[in-house]
Amino acid sequence: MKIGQLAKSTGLTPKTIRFYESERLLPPPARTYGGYRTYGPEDVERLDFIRKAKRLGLSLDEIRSVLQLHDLQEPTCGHVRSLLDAKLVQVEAALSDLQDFHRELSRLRESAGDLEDCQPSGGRICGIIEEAGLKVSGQALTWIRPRPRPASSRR
Amino acid sequence: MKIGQLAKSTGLTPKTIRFYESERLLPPPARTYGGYRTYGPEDVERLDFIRKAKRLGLSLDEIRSVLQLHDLQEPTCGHVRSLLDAKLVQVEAALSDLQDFHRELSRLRESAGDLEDCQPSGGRICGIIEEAGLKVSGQALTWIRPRPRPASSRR
DNA sequence: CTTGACATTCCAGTTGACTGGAAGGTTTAT
DNA sequence: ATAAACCTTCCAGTCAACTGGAATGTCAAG
Repeated sequence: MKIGQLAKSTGLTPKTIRFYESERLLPPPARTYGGYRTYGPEDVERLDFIRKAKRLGLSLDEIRSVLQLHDLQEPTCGHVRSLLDAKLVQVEAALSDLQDFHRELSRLRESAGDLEDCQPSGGRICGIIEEAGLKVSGQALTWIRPRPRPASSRR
Repeated sequence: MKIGQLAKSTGLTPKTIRFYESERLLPPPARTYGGYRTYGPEDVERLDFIRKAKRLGLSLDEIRSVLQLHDLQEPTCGHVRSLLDAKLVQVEAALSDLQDFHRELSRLRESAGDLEDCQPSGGRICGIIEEAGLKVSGQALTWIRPRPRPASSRR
């Protein structure tokens, strides 16, 4: 199987597969005489594993650590459990930060009223912002915005 | 006031202040004969405004749009309100995604049990991950991890 | 033999908000 | 006169996970 076929079987692109290889998530594959990469069904499995792990919120670094264990024929489940535990802690922290922030933001929005405009008074720029006594910093939550990578078209 | 003093007054670094100027969040300041930037108290105010707006989760782009309005002596409150409304929508969406993901992840972690290790069986890499039937994709939530910028030391 | 689909490598760019560092100029104190 | 502390500009790098594109090579069909 060549890289295009593998891409189709896994829903990735050839680019991504080469990238994963360069990141040592896939072992360097055998090559045809002409230099083309060739893959077997175990590579489909490995890429499916990677996709599933990504859906669990694991980073490529974390996924690599699991795969490396696997490649040494070590059991991976203990490690995976601890990764998931850490992930849960992170999600819970993010959730509670986000909830606090949401509360503050709603409160602020409410106190800002619904008037269409207000006077640009004195030297200040915007009273809504200048008088916002936020306890929680949405600063730390800047990462909310970009709404990650739209993943583009899935070809 | 030179840039180092302004930095101390606002809790930013000179680097950041120059960066904000290059991003047109600050107007080009007057210079001393030797070429040093000089600032007045209105610049402290402007930077404080920027910091507060950032705490509300506004991006530099969004903050710039507010400042531009202000610089034209237009009222900013209407615009700020709509930015905050949009921010609220984003926060609510993120919150609900994160809640869904948290539910799924907890369920999975629970079903994975507490055994310290398991056999590396057959060709698979990790049953916990391979059998996870996630509906929600933590994929889209990859941005949870980095726990933004630790902000380093505040000098 | 040519065309087209596929493959290769390598380099650069994306996003956002900075930070690091080099090479040099200015000011103030001793 | 000189050192330290500050300032200047400019370019490059950080993080993550890719994606775009150029220049070139291989392979199967007609």
